[in-house]
Amino acid sequence: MSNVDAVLGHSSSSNTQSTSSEHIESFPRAAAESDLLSIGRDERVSEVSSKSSIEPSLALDDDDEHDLPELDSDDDNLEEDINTDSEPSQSRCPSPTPSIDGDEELDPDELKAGTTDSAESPQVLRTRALRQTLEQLSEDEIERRMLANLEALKNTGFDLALMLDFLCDGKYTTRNATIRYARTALMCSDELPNIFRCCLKPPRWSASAKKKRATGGRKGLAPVAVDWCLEVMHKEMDALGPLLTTDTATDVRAESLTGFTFLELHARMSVVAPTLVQFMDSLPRRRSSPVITVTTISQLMYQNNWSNNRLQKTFSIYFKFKGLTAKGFDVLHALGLVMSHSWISKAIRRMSRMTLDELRELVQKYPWVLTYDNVVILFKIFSQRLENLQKLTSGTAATAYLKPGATPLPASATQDLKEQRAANLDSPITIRRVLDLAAVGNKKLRPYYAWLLLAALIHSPDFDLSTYKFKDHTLLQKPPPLNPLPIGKDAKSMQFLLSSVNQPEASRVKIDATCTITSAIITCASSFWSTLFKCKIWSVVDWAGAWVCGLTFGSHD
DNA sequence: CTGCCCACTACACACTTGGA
DNA sequence: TCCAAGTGTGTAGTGGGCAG
Repeated sequence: MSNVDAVLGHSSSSNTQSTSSEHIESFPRAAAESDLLSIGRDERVSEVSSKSSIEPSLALDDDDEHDLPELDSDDDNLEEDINTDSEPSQSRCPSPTPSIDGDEELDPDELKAGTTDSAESPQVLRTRALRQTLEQLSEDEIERRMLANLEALKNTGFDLALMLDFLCDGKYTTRNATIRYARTALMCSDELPNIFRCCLKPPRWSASAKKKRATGGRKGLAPVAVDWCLEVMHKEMDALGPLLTTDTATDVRAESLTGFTFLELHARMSVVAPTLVQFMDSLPRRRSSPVITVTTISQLMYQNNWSNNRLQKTFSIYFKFKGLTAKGFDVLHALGLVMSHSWISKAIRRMSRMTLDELRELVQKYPWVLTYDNVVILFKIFSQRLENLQKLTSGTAATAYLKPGATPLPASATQDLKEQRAANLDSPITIRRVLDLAAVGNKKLRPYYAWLLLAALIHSPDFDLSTYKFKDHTLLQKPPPLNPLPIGKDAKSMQFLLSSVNQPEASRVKIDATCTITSAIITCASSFWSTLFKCKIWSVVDWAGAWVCGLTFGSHD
């Protein structure tokens, strides 16, 4: 066996797996780093390209093969190859021949990641050059050469299917750099997508001829394409996991439940899982719906992994507070749209506890207002008996309000209000006093009355303010507000519903009753109210005005 | 009116799942 | 392998609907 033959693996038919170990010893790592291996891929391609430009060649001749440098071998893969010598390895097998830089096969993942620019690879450039030359030939000449190639295949015991199968199989490509080069050229070529497309649906070149379309490869290719799509979409679903996973520490907070939109989710899903989203979007024949796409993917994700439940938790809370029955939840849970019913029950309790904790913290920082009123609940009995009669039960419901940006009331506010009220009871307001107060108020409001009249005139369509010469004059501007209310995010007030108590608020005719109601509310929300006790607001809660208007002021002072 | 069946709710507990 | 989160199932209590 000559060295060249050994390098190219040409020696004999038995020189397949069984000779691997010989090659390993014949071409150690040092040989791979020899001068022969230092030939650059660019040099090789330019050589081929220049040759093809002179005389187009459809197949590499023997000289070409001899000129081809080989890939380097990998020690780890060598061992693996030795150990599995009877089966074709799916991973890179050792090359029995030396290699050159840039002759490595392109891994699909590398191609996807863009680490290798296949479009500009030497193999692609070579194929393009060949194509350019071929396109200058007549159809007859191309046909003649194709027949010559098929004849060459036939003479060597191949046909096109076998040739491609052996080429793509990997067994021989890992052994020989020439075959590997050819495979890379095929895999990275611009022509491959079109080859695949034509296999699925062979084109009709003569539309007028009513001949039957050539038999395509759809039957064999379709299952492969389906498998490939499934593999891609499974990977994308794995990548989608973090997007739909929720944290139980924050999952029932408002910002978590409402902090996304379907359009936003759809856009983010499109980035992480483009194939899956495109697949879902393109299924409806009429028009796609991001909502349905996101919901369907969420259902599948939830089925795959319970922790991917962002949409399910939001839907669960929504349907719960819309009064969906337990049976309804069971159905929707089976459809993968909501969480289980037991989760919902626990989530409601967690929400209540979290809200109360938040309120407990806030009342120590900001002034707060407590309102309460009676609530009447009918316990309806459709089949009444003596021991089981319909009842109309009264209770008290309370709500706490906080406004973080508000100026705290002075500590004497409650006392001042009580004294003012007591004083007014002894000296009711007179008509003259009412008129005096109105006169003072009217003086302040006069510019606003004038502005109302002026605005009606200058904003009428006929006046056309935009064309008026003095439209920017100060007299035509709206006067600044007297006491503008704060607006914006910081000015938003917060509302907390407290637990209702079975103490009729109608018993408020006495101050003692008010205290009883408040005590009952306190008992129901002990953790919150114990904090209020610490804030020494008990005297405020005991305020007499509470039983009149159901309003209690609180302050951390 | 009674008895039976069913629905709903709350709860406990064993089990499953997935991540660390 | 452990642990947290979530699921599934069984049980008890309550009450509505319906037939007899």
